[in-house]
Amino acid sequence: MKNLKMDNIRDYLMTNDIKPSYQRIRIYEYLMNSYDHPRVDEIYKALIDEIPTLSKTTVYNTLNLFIEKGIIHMVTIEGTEVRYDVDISDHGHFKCDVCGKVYDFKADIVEIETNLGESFIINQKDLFFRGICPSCSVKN
Amino acid sequence: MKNLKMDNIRDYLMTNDIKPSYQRIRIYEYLMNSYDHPRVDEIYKALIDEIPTLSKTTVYNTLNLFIEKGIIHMVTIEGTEVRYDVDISDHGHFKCDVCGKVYDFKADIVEIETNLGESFIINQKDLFFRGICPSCSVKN
DNA sequence: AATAAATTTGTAATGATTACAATATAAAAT
DNA sequence: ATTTTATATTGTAATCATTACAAATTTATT
Repeated sequence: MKNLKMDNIRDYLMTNDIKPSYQRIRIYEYLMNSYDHPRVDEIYKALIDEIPTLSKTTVYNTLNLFIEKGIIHMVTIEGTEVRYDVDISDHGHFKCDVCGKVYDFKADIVEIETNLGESFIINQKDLFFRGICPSCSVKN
Repeated sequence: MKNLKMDNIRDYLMTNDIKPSYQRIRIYEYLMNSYDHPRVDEIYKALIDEIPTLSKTTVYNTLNLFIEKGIIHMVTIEGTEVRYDVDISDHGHFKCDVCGKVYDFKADIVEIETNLGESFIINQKDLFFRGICPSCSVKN
């Protein structure tokens, strides 16, 4: 997807009005390199070895800040499962009910026609599919 | 939307392999007559006066059973907020970020083109929009 | 170097959901 | 009709994710 190095992440955060602390850079970097829309716990566990002082509160604070500034999206397919996505371009998510993996897919969400009047101001559009992925359907 | 009476709900539940206990009938009836995609807590509070012995666990059990049997859908727009919807036809949800209300809207979700191969088995499609609703945008 | 501002951290509090065992109800068998 | 069996409901406790908050640390400013 993207391939920013440390300095570029720093610049990217600053451009978006976020002071680039070490923790923030590392959390963004991790999101950037993970393709499975990680949960808070996964992010925390992945970084705690390298940043031994890291607090889970910091992960929450940072993710909420990123969302507020619009550089990541929250992905909620099932109610109890909150995931995060650095890819804020127009795309959908598919979750496999068997293995739990979340796949990205392309879709022209912008083009979807609805009966919402023009007086509705739409800020975000999300498309979620659920089912069984190819590798799981082969196994059965 | 639908307009089933007591006896019809009973039949409807039985058709879907659900034994129609009093609690299950009343919970389904409440969902049927509410247009705002209620949360568990709202369902519980709405029924506790009429069913004083009602337990919140029963509400959870019942909703999970309904989902399992496919007669309701879980609606998750934001991670921490789980709502339920008896309307299992093809439609989208719009949530107002100001007043929090959830609106239904029509959309041809089935027609959306994606790059998911045919080997993906899709069981459910959901479309979520967020923004500001007409009555809230007028106020500002 | 001193002060102020912002960030991180750890602990405690909250709230939603589930696990589980006991009770109550309904269905089946005698 | 009574006993037995299965199913559903209930209440309490446990779990888990998230937030609140204040103290400690780091960074920026004077």
